[in-house]
Amino acid sequence: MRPPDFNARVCELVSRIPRGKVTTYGIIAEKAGARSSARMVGWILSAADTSLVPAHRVVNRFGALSGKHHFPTPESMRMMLKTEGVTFLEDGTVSLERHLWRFEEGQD
DNA sequence: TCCTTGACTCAGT
DNA sequence: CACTGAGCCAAGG
Repeated sequence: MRPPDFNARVCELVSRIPRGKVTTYGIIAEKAGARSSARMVGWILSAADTSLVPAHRVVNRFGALSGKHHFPTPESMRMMLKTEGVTFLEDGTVSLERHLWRFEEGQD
């Protein structure tokens, strides 16, 4: 099921991710009301204005920066995250244990 | 108009 | 543990 305002909900949820945190496509899809539409989240973000939506805070379920190629340079996504205080593992993925935002309360 | 291609993920084999 | 199929559905060739 995908509510008609799925697109808007996705943008709002992404905008709600605090600095230094990241979340996954699946979590956003679920919170936006469409558990199995994770791919749509990526499509929406690719069409969204990255200057208005912090799309760099969205990674895949492994913490890999699967969307880096949609930024000015492949390195800019990682650079922006690093600037916000996000730490990376040796394999170049985000440490989800430390930075995953689940849209729950009391995480700050 | 049909076919392919994705910023994905999970269940089944 | 690796691989596959399916669900999801917008865009572009």
